Amino acid sequence: MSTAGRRVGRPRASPRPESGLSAREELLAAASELFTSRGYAATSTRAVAERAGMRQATMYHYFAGKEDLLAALLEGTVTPSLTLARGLLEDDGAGAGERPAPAEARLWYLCRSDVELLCGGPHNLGGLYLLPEIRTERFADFGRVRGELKCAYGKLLAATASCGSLGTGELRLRTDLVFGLIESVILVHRSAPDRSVQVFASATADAALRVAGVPEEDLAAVREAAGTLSRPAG
Amino acid sequence: MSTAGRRVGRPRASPRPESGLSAREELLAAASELFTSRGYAATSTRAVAERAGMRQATMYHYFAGKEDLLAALLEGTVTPSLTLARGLLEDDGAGAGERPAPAEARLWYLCRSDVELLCGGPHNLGGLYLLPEIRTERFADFGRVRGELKCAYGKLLAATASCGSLGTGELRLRTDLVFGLIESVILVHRSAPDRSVQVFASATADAALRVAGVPEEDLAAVREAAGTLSRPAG
DNA sequence: ATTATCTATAGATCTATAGATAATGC
DNA sequence: ATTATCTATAGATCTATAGATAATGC
Repeated sequence: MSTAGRRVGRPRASPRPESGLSAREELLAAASELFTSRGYAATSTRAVAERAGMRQATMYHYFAGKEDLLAALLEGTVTPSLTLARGLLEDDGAGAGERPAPAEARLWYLCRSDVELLCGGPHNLGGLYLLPEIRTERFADFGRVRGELKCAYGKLLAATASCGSLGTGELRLRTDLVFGLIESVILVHRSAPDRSVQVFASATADAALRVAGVPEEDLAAVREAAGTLSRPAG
Repeated sequence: MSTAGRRVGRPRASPRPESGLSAREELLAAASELFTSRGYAATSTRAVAERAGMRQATMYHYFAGKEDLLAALLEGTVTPSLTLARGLLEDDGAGAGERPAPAEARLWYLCRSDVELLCGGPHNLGGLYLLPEIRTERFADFGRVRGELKCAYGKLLAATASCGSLGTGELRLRTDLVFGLIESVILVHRSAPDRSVQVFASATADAALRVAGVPEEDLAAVREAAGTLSRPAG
């Protein structure tokens, strides 16, 4: 079992943590914690490396620098959402021959999943979205993926009954508001971290549909329809 | 007119900017721009001072350090909102002997004002709310003021018809969602900075009422009632 | 031979302070 | 005398690289 004694390379100065993670994963976990709790710029490469149980210089064996760590973390948070959103747009969650699920239900499902993803991790990774650093060229990829996700929200919204007749500018505004609400969970979750993520994610999805203009009395049906959705193929 | 030649103190090495602001205000403006565009930790005291047209050390004549600059900026953004919110809670915007304005209209008014305040400035100051640094003891004052503002949102919400019957936990959740939506304008505004702040602020206030559960068909009346509200006495 | 790590350090910051200086005010 | 500024700098970082070292693998 103990593979601990069979490691290649010079042994570490301090004992390797028992998390079972690889060195690379350990670095990502450390960065995630420190970037979210102390801030990106305020976190030194030394702090990250040492929390991961290695010396500062060793980090460079795995990542070219601090920016690389950040890029890896950001892409990890947004890619799964986008995969889901694409799935919900193509295949509409119905089995072959079944009636496609209504856009409202698919939107609710996407919202809830997104919130769970943003709040479910051990740290509040979503907060990193706000870093001024990510407007840099280095993070253009992340920006594109996030833009595509927002676009998916827009398409689902356009397919709802309440937004179907909106003009382009109006629809754009609604999309921004809904997307903003979803990303605001970053803030909200921070202010009440003890609340159940399940409950919170469902409530936020409800709120998103209210912003979309879905009447209060239809919400229960939407939730139920969303419940029957299976995770669509990416 | 030109008071420029009558200044006390050693002259500056580089010419004083023509903004007409005092040195202190100039520093705040510079910090506001740099903190929001490059990030707080990534901005050096030298960068702030030089943008304000003075040498790095001179900044210390006006502020004890970078944290003092940040604290001054934060308090400037949240204090006016709180003053307004208090006014809306006590006096209800009605003149003597008039019918008090309904809670829905006061909430709408507060939301719109808040959004205008957060997005109206030259820079996106609200983005600073997310800095990990502000969880520090140094910024406890700001946190308290912001908490009080959220509490005011909660009281207005509790007084609406749609939230009046909610339990404590439910109401808390709604408050968090509405407050989150309002603060999310920070993000939304960043993604579409060209949109008219007026339009955007009204649309966000609408969205907040939708989250509160106000039926679509009542929104127009609420907007109109809010329009008759005068800025209440602080 | 390959790998993962180490130690050491150059070079580039950045903050905060000490103390000088050049105006105005009286 | 007071004020607002300056110059200079000590001391504390922090990043990234160079090069040594101690394991395993073959």
